[in-house]
Amino acid sequence: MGAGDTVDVSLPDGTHQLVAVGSTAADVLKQWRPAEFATFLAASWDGHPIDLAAPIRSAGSLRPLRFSDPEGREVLQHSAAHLVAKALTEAIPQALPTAGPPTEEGFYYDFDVRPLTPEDVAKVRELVQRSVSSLERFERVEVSKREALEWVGSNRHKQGYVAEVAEGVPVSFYRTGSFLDLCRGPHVPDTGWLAGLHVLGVSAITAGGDPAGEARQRVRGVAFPTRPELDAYLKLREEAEARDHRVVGARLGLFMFIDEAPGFPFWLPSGMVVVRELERFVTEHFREDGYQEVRTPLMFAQSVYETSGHWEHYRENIFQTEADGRVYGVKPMNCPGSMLIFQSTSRSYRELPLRLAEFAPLHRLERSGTLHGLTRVREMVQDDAHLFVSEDQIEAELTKLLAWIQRAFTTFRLAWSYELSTRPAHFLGETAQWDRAEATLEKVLKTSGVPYRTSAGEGAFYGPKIDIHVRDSLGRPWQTGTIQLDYQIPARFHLQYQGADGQLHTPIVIHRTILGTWERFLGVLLEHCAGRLPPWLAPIQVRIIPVAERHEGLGHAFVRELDSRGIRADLARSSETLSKRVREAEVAKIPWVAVVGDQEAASGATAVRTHGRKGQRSLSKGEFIDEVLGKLRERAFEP
RNA sequence: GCCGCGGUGGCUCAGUCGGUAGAGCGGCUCCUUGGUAAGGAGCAGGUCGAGGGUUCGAUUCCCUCCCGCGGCUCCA
Repeated sequence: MGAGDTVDVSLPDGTHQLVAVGSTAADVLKQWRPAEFATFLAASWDGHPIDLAAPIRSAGSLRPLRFSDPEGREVLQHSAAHLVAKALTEAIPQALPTAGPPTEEGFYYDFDVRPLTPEDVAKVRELVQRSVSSLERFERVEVSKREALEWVGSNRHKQGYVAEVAEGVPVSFYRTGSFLDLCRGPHVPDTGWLAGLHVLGVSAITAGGDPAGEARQRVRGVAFPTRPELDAYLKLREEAEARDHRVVGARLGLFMFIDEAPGFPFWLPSGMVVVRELERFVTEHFREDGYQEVRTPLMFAQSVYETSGHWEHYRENIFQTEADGRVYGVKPMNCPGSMLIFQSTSRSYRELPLRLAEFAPLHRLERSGTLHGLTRVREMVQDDAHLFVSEDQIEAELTKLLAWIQRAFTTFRLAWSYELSTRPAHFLGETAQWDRAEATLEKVLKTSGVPYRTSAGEGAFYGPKIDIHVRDSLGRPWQTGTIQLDYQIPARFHLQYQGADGQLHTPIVIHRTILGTWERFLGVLLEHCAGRLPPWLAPIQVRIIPVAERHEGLGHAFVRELDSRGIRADLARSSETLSKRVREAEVAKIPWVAVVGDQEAASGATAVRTHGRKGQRSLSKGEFIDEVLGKLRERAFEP
């Protein structure tokens, strides 16, 4: 090709440009959209991300990448990681960079280095800022594999990466100021793009997530093209911290923990009201949906878990004790108990689907470092049920469950999605059965209309599952309910029923929870609503405030009236001022405040203040009660 | 469980370069009898996470343990 050759480049709007060979992506894009060019941080060439400075040598399609494009965002995060590596190796020359990918939130970079201190972080932040101010360019350099091995020097981690590159393929490096790093790229043009880079913190990890792996130090961060965008993000994070259920729940007096029972929640009176309401929510349709509630022992001898498979696959999570020379395990799940009930008598196909619900306390010996407020505990109660079904009943049951889930999560205004988890490495049964089960789950998911993704190898050891993930109002994901198809445990317990054909068949079991556990669900919900629970869940729904002491009799009578209508009300008897008591009710996030004083004594009305709204309305007591009952009946999210 | 960082009244935090601790909020009592987010005064409340060591003396320095936080891993 001669110097004067041109190639045809197609652009996103369908136009084409004849471009001189050797022109850069930047040249083309600048000419195409001069006004917007400043928002382009990289480009996509035939679907692959490239640097803006990359030369164009053949015909193809070119598309700009902005921060708002997922690929553009990744380029920025990756460049940020690169800059952090530069800063850290400047601060600690012995540090060996390993890898630094973008993540859903931001990025991280792992280093082979001594444990990092807060001072190191401060230094890194300072050096990052220095690089940003001096507008250093990200320069791509391509060399042969042999040269690359020389360039990475004694960094054995990078040597490993170079060794993986095929012979004859050029290896790319990026140079930023004095820092040179093996990197596939692409990057933003210069460090000016990283004005909104923030180092979130450091943590020690083990290489490859393997507990026995080598120790690494992970620097985590997040980057935005500008400082104001970063500030907005940090503000959102601050807001998230203020919603922390561990703080909010303690302040509202819902639950507590003590050092002597780590991971075992205490439910305080107010919290217990919430738990009972949640329980009522998920059980009120039990009769019409054909559920029967059972309660099975808290502990079983080891042999039960050997039968179920838990001893082999889950033993490290089972609390154990010993009596009369036998080892007992505290149940981590309700399924063995339900299996034993099914097994206890001869069963007919006419009994199916047999739906056994059990809300019993479960104990799981979670590793100490994983405990987290209510969202990760060692004692929990699931809204659990086991559905014993025949193969042709599966689909209908699953469809009903998904409808239920829809109703439940809509009530809480939680956005949810499904995750289909398939056969793990450690599994029971035949692969053909697994395939069939997975296909059934997938079919039902496809017709549900709710988005789902598939996680290969993440299923339970006894069957594939659908997990429910919810996002709270700040976009953070949580796993709550789960639906698990089980062809294995029923067979291990030799469960059988007599079919219409007179033959004995093994039932299939659907393990299912809707909200998951009260503990985690409430943790998520508290963060979702910032402690402002929906009125039907609020421990106190109405606070009556008598204006002065002489109105307390009036207040008492009103409390009794509300109580008789099934509304949880209390009286703010106090020598405090009215304003102070209103404030206390607001802080306690009580949905309604009703004031009674001289005016109300005369008119029979009450002055109602609704949580979160300033001002008040004068309503007759009857009107107010109707309003409250209406909100409770429809399980409104807000008062 | 692993790595790092923490632990001071109920809560949020200050402080002690080694001489046994303070504030605000909350609680209690009294005064105030109020009209929609903090009326006033007084009082009580801490073996400074636990144990051991160094020291004349440890909340402070060292070690071990417990718990928490941030991650890793795992998971409802």
